[in-house]
Amino acid sequence: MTLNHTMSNPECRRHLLPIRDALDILSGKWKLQILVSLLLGNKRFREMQREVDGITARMLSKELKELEMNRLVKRTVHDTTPVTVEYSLTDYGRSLQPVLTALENWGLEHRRRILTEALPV
Amino acid sequence: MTLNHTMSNPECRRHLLPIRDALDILSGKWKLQILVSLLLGNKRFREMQREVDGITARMLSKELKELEMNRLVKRTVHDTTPVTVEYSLTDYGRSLQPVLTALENWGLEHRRRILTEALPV
DNA sequence: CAGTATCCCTCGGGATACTG
DNA sequence: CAGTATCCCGAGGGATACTG
Repeated sequence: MTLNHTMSNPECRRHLLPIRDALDILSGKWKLQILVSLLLGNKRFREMQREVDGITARMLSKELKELEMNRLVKRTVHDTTPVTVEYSLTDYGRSLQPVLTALENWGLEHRRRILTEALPV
Repeated sequence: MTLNHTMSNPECRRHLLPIRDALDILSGKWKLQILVSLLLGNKRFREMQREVDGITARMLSKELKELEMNRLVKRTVHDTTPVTVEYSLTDYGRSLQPVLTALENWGLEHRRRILTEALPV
């Protein structure tokens, strides 16, 4: 997605590349919401659009397509009339959960820190 | 930094906000490189500019300022002539390491997966 | 050395209208 | 319902020149 600018130190690069890979997969304004929404259960397109507040059909479609390409999300077409489409997380998608939890915990700690530090001496 | 769009489900929001907080701190094109570079040791401004390949003084300055505001990086002015400025990670900055490691591990796994999947049947 | 000030451009994403 | 096609805008970031 985003281009990986090289660092002069090759040791750094070995660490940076996979971190970038991971972050790129969460990149974009809506991917996180979509993943979290799907963590709570399978959803249909319109259903997601209602749940992910403010997203347009265009963006939902684009982001889902990227997530599908990365094998995090599975798209299933049900042969009803009119067709309904169901989106679900793959096992691989669920494997992101620990990463999200690590981010969440750090974020919570950070928020606490900011609040504490703002208090009067 | 980026605006947190609310999700209709308040349960989701509680998880999302801290994750966004964490990701926002790593946001921007260069922050990750800068942090990794500082993980390897304290650096002066020009030294960092040489190490973080391709960054301009403008961007290095901006990103360091943000990192400093978030208490991840400490700026120390040494009273030499001309002045030299030393940047270092705070303990708090170092507390990001487990998060980065979680991202790195997932990224490595992902890369392996992509390669495997591309092989002929 | 350690930055700031200007100008410029790309591109992610919004709004809206349309389709099978 | 489940999307696609167009048009458009602003913020993030590059290049370059300048300063204490």
